[in-house]
Amino acid sequence: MSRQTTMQAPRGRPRSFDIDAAVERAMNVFWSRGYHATALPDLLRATKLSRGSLYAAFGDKHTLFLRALDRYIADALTRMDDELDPRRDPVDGLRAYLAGYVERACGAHGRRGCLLVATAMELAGQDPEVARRFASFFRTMEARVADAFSRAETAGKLAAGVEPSSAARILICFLWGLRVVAKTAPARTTSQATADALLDRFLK
Amino acid sequence: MSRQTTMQAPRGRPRSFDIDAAVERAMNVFWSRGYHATALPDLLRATKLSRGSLYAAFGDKHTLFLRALDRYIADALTRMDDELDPRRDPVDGLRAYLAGYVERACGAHGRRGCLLVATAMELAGQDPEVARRFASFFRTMEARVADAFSRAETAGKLAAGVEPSSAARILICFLWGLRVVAKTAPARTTSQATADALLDRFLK
DNA sequence: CGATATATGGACCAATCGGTCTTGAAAGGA
DNA sequence: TCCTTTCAAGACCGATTGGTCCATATATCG
Repeated sequence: MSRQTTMQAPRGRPRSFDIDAAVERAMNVFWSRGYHATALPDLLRATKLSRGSLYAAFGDKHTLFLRALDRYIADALTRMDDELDPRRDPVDGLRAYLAGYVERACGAHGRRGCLLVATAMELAGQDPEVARRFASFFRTMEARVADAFSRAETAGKLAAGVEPSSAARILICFLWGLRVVAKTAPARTTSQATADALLDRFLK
Repeated sequence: MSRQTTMQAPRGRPRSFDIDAAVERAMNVFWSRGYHATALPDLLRATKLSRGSLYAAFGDKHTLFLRALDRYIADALTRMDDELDPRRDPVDGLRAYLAGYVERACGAHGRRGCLLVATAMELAGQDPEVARRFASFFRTMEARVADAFSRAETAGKLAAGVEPSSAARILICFLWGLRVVAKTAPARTTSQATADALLDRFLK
């Protein structure tokens, strides 16, 4: 049901740059520098667009930022869907999910931080569009992780007294916290061991 | 060994405003809005100082910010020293410490966020002064919490297989994460129950 | 070939940024 | 009283902000 089929081909010169690629480049700038610290020239340099083209394509800085944020969130959801896929073993899935966070919490990756956490801290208090997206992602993440724990429970792999939804909330706080701690670029082995130790508290 | 005793009284009109109070007011602005989003007029309004006085007293915006951040950190250290005081029961201390974070992670307090986390995400990557302070606070926090767990262990209150330093790292990540999740202003009861559930995983 | 649409690059805009400086009043000590 | 210092208020600075507009070139259509 693509619009291409019902719409005439446009009459003039067709768009010659890739919008998604531009959003991704913009995302990387916001990711490294934050919203307020990113100036228009930074975005123009990164997207290789002229001022006119950028404003024609995205309207304004804030809208472009929202699109970049949505892209970041979509990527995170994709990873989550893959790692916590119901068809996978839930414990393996949780291990893989944690490993991803550990990887992103070390060295240069860690120092760069997390666009979602940074945005939540910088803008969520003042910007309802951002707050909505953050809250929504948070709820989704909680639901998926809780589901994984739930499946682990029915598989008899949870330690005594562990409630899936509670364990999910704990794990999620821990993961957000990893993103914060990552700013000090801790050793991978340390983060990995810490994550393992937490998960082991929940498992048989 | 105060300098007052050796120095002459200054000759001119004495300073008529309270520097510490000004730092605290500035801290509150930075806390609510973040570094880049805080403009000079915001600081002037909050501190009730003139431009001239503010620059005479603090030099520039960045220096004032660092003083505000140091004030925030000092307050956090004071709370920590009180709650995790070695003369207290370590488990009571940890419970009190967690309760403080839970309190600050709900409703309006939560929405406001944490100046330290926000600063770490916004500036630590680019600003070595900020990175230093964050890393230092992080290490201190880890040491104090690990010490509390260690005392709990010698008191025979730790569950089997729990290592104090590992538990401390887990708890700290969890607490930083609480500060992030707080942006969605979750219900106090939920946060409290989650924190309790985590702690209970470590205790007999 | 026109007509249409999109691109670039840069001029241009008002507003605001962080920061300096001046002025004149006020408050202390000598 | 005079000297020194600090104060508030605001003019002023160059640089930069996000955003608009225009001239021109180019690509694809009927």
